[in-house]
Amino acid sequence: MSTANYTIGQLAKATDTKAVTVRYYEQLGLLPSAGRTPSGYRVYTHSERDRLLFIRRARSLGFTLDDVRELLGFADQRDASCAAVDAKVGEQLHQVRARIRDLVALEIELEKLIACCQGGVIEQCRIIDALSGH
Amino acid sequence: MSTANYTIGQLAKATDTKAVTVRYYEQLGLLPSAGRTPSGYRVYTHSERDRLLFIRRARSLGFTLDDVRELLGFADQRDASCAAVDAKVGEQLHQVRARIRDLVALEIELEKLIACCQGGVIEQCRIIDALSGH
DNA sequence: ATGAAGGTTATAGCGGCTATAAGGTCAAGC
DNA sequence: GCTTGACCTTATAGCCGCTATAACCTTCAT
Repeated sequence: MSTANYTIGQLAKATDTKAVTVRYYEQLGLLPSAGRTPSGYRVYTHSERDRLLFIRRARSLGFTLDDVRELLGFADQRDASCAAVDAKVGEQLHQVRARIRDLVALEIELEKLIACCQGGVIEQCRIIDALSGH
Repeated sequence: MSTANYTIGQLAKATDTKAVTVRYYEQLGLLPSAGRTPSGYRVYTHSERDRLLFIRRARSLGFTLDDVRELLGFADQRDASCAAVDAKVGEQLHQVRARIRDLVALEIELEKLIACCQGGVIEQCRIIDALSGH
């Protein structure tokens, strides 16, 4: 079980990633250098698949690859406090909320802009007006 | 009035942009090739400042530089229908809302993650657990 | 034997800037 | 006149997280 193998394509499929991305992660050191078949093909084990899944889950939560590197470091220190992990997630939540606030402000601006369109020609277009200087 | 001049730095300040960015826009053709002093410094007029302000307002509403190029094209056709402009803004609003939905989903995920932290060590950390595969 | 579907490397491109290097110009103060 | 410092010039590379391309090699089914 723990030694079952994947080719890079199978691994990619199993983790909803692309093969190029897997190689990219290896290049960045997020994944260890993969084992190779005699002909040079990369071979992966379950534990490497799990590491990749970890990376992808963290990415899907909006963490940067640098964040992911740090989280992987935490995950490897089994007896360290999880306060650092908690802080990292808290910081991420903070950033996501800030981004949401920004986008909601944007949404309101765009709604205002649309509300003032009367359907005439550019000459009288209030949207263009608004963009052109109030 | 209409021929008052700015150096690139003054223009940048007047539009909350950076000089490098102004040059970058010129390179992309969003701004016309600026006039030059005998010694080669760029010189800008009010109308170029207005064009740059238009670009910056559109950017601040989340439009891409390609979108901006298109909007500038619309703005120049004084007697065309403003339906295209309206559609463009509507599409942008649509995308902003989609992005907000995604981020709110992310926010909820992160909140769940944080809620399950008990403050122990990594070994029992449910956050790391969750990232490691449920 | 052949062709498709996979794998390998290396390199460049995306968007929207930002940073760096290596220099030229200009106004002010001495 | 000379220096200082702020500003300008060009060209080039870097940021992030991939994605695309080229040119080639391997494996497997027919």
